[in-house]
Amino acid sequence: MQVFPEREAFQALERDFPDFDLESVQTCLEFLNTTAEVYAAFDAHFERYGLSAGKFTILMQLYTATQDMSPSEFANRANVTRATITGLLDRLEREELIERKAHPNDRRMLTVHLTERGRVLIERILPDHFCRTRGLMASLTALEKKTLAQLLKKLRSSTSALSDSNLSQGDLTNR
Amino acid sequence: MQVFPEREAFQALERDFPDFDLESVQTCLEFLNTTAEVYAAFDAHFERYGLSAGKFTILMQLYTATQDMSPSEFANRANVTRATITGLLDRLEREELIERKAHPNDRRMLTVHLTERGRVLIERILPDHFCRTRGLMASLTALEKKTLAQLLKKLRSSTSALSDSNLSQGDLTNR
DNA sequence: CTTGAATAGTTAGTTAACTAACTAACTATT
DNA sequence: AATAGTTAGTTAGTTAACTAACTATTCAAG
Repeated sequence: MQVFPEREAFQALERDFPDFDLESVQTCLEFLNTTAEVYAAFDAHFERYGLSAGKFTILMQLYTATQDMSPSEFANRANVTRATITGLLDRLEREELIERKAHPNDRRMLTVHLTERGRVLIERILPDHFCRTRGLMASLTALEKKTLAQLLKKLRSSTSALSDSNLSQGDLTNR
Repeated sequence: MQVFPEREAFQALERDFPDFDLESVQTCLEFLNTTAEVYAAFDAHFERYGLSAGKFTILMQLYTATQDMSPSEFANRANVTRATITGLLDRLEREELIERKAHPNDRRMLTVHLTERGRVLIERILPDHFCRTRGLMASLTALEKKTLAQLLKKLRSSTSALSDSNLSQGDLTNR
């Protein structure tokens, strides 16, 4: 869901809402529209291998894991609910890319394992995947990548200004 | 869906895959994880008003529109399918925030309008919304916002490297 | 002027996220 | 040792995205 507002709309909003800050809004929209394009591009990339971003992430975690992984561990690492992981594992298991096994010690838990099919698939994807990731970043110099990462980190530190239930006085006076 | 790989995993991948570029991967992950946090923060913000990002976008477009808007027009502007818009409009209409009317000239088309309830809601949200948007960007200076927008634009110009069905030779030689 | 193509909106079915509620199993406290 | 609380996984129902297929309408070309 992207959006490209018209100039006129901005002018009217600037007039009617004292907190409207053109630079902030434009940068924010640039960010959101970039994310939408990058996500779409990743989806197209993964789709070529019959995967989604979520399914790739699970396979990748399994591929690089040094210990047995449980559904809960996936949920914690990906910052997603256990119910979401149940759905992803269901589909991956149906495609015979992973399998669930009983946990040796704790009968509440499962451990998740790549099947041979799953291992072959992820190993087939990764060379292309890393090449494309490099390609996505190829228009940025090493310094620009570093700068981008820093600015994103700053942005990330301010997300509470969006989500907190009441704005602090500090933010309100920050006109 | 976020992910924070371990150091060791990176080292192994760097060893096994010649195209693995640590800086690219780290910057890309920083970008994806930032997007996930910003999206979550926006969701929390909109949820306080009983809205989602999609529903807010529709209401906002209606609020600032200078002409009558049709479902297709929403789909084009938001770069989303008409089916998605049908669903959003269904829910907004159920909540009596918008209404569909017949198009005066073309009987295939509809026009979408804010109800009084809808107008009141969006006008109640906007002061808080712009304040929070400003807050999200408050940790960046004017120059940093500009730099961020430029770097994002560069990133956006390279999404084809991810999504194109076959990598061009130019990209491949761009080691 | 008829017919074939294009456009607009909806419907049906899938995926991936969410919350809430549930069962089973483990743990800790009295 | 029984019970109360916590943890793990699943299920059901919602939202928002998608594609594919459908209906109704408009438009354009012979």
